[in-house]
Amino acid sequence: MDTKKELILKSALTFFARYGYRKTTIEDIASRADMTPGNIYFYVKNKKSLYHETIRYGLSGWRDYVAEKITESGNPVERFKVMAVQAFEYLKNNDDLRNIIANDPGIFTLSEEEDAFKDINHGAIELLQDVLRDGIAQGFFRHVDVLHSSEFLFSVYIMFIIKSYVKSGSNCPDTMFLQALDICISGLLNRDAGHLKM
Amino acid sequence: MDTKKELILKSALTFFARYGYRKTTIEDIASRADMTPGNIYFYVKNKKSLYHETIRYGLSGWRDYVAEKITESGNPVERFKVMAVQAFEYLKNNDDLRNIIANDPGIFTLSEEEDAFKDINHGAIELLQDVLRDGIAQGFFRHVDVLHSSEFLFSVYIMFIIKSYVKSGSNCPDTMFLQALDICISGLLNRDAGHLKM
Amino acid sequence: MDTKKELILKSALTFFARYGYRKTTIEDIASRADMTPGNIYFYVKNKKSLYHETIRYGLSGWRDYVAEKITESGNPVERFKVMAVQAFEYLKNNDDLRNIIANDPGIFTLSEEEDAFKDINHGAIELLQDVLRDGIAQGFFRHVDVLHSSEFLFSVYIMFIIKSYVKSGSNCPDTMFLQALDICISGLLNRDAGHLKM
Amino acid sequence: MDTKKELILKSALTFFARYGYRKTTIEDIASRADMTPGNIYFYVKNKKSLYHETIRYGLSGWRDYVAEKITESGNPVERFKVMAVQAFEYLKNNDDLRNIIANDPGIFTLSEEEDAFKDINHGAIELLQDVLRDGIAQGFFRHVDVLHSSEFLFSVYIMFIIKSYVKSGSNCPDTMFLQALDICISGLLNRDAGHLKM
DNA sequence: CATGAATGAGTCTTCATTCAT
DNA sequence: CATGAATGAAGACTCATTCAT
Repeated sequence: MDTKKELILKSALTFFARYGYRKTTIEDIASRADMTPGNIYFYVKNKKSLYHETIRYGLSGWRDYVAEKITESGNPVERFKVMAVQAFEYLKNNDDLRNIIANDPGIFTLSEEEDAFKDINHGAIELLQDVLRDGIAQGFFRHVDVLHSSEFLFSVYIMFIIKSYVKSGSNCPDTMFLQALDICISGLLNRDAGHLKM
Repeated sequence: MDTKKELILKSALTFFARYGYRKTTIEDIASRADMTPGNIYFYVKNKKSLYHETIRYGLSGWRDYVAEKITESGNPVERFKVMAVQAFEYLKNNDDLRNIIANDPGIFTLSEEEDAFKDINHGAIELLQDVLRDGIAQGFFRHVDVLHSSEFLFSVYIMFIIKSYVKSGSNCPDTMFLQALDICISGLLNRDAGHLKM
Repeated sequence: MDTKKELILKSALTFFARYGYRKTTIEDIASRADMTPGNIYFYVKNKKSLYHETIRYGLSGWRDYVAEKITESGNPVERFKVMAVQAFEYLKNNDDLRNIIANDPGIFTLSEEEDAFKDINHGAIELLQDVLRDGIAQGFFRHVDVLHSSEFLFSVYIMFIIKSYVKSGSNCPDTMFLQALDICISGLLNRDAGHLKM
Repeated sequence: MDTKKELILKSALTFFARYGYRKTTIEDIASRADMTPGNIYFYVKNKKSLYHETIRYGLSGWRDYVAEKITESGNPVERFKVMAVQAFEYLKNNDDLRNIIANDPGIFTLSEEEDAFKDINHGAIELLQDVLRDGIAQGFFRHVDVLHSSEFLFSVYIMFIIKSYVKSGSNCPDTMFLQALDICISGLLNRDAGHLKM
């Protein structure tokens, strides 16, 4: 069974995702968690801090999910793809987290929000770096600057998610995603490594 | 001389950029434009609409600047680079517009904001498409899906800007930018076209 | 006619006097001034600052009244008495100011309230010092330490007011006041100055 | 060892003194007494009643201390001085009690607080009356109205303490105290009693 | 055109107090 | 005796928006 705190976090995730920070009232969150607004403050210091805890909660679940999927797969290129696709899919099925991300770019810029999620994001970037390094070592990838590239790819990735999944849905995100993945991988691949199987 | 409306728009741009939509008050904007809050409503319907007008105002300037720069340059690959670099530079020197973009991802997702800036953004994407088509036709670029690729690249582009320029400044954005550009171009290039000069 | 600000101050004086700072709500004050709570904030920054302004308003009236009365009277001893009696009487007829003083000792301790009323209180103390100096110079009073004595007498004075006038009313304040005045004057008088007429 | 109740009282004294009634929370008091807020209510009915009990607790200690000191000394004038000085010193060393008094004039006005401390204060006043009566009977003091004078002197006394000891500290309280004592005693003394030794 | 003034709706937050366990 | 958890009432403050003058 969920602890009360988790109940609050889940409720908060829903509302923050749906209405954004400002329009979400403590009462919204409380009522869905079957409490009174005042009681929320027994578990949480602030509306702001509740917001942060909520995001961390959502982000952690995402990262954990992806990390688990990656371990299973094969060569670096394959793992790169799996990572991208799985993370993409996770958000596809998790409307709330996706919406929160879409509405709060600060989550990933690690700036305005004062690195509140630095550790969690960093975990994700490290996954990327591992794959890149492996790929380069094994001759699949070009000798790109791992540090900057990983950060860049992570950013692209996030932006992609924001762009793809925001409510609109008008443009087929899947197609665009695959096209993007193709460009990025192609940009990373070692052109002279024809003998290596992708 | 600036019209009163332009005065308002400029003032609004500064404040929205600096403090975001919510924290900016009509009075902030009014006072810098040497008016009273009430008077703002003579020129503008709403706070929301003022916000939109302000963004359009900023976006237009940016797009016009880039469009002008592009016409001057050479082959598609070159033009692609110029486009990227010039747009990048423009924002580098325009703190306010950059900040607004960084804080409002909706501007480019064309969704929540209800396509409020569709036309303006579309202008930018079309520039990209022209370059891509030219590049493909002339054999510089692979036969990528122009529609999706352009949209993707535009998104990457925006995300890059957000990521690069937000206050942090810790990571050298220029280096990352060049690395990113390298990957993207490399991903677009036709591998078999060794005879073509980049 | 009263300005709106004065209306607010008067209303505030009444409520702060009757219910104290905490129990007085902005709405109380607003409603008696025929405004909405929000509108109060057009004239005043804070509840706290309104409180301060209110006290200054009340204190100024008191001090002005006493200062005016003093100019009329005769020798230093007489003036000392007049000053004491007049100030005493003023508060007797001004329930609100009296209550505020009674409930907020900080007003005169010049400390906790951060000397918010230093200037006003100082005006009152100076009146006392003038009288003391005159009295000493003319041989009516002993050579007491004017600085410390004046401050002390002022304090006694205030305490007396607090003590005498707080709602209780049980003990006859007038009698106590006269007795106290007698002791103080007697304590100031020059014993050897039998020839001087009090 | 302290009983639980005493623990609470001591904790309460500290906090009420430091932060005043309103800003002190039950939780503050409870935590320093190593309890939970709820448990406080097993020992005490109310926050208000806890406050009263706390003050009584502090006042009793003070009165007992002074009463003890007085018995030791000599003639009425001397005893008057001792009483004043000892009480003064006691508070000098007892920050908490002093602060509570300074912030709650009602403690001595015997009014608002509904005579909650009447008995305790009365004990102190009676000490004064004894001294005054003795002094008058023995010819040291003038024939002042003992009832009113004692009450007045007690008030002066309290006000003096408030005034002197509140944080400010800027003005030398000792000097002022001695000057004040001089005036009061001088005001009480029988001018014709030159033959009596002070 | 401009403005001073007014409005009202909206929300967070604090805490004394209670009570089942 | 002790506590964790819940409650409810209360109030300050902000601002977009309006409108008579």
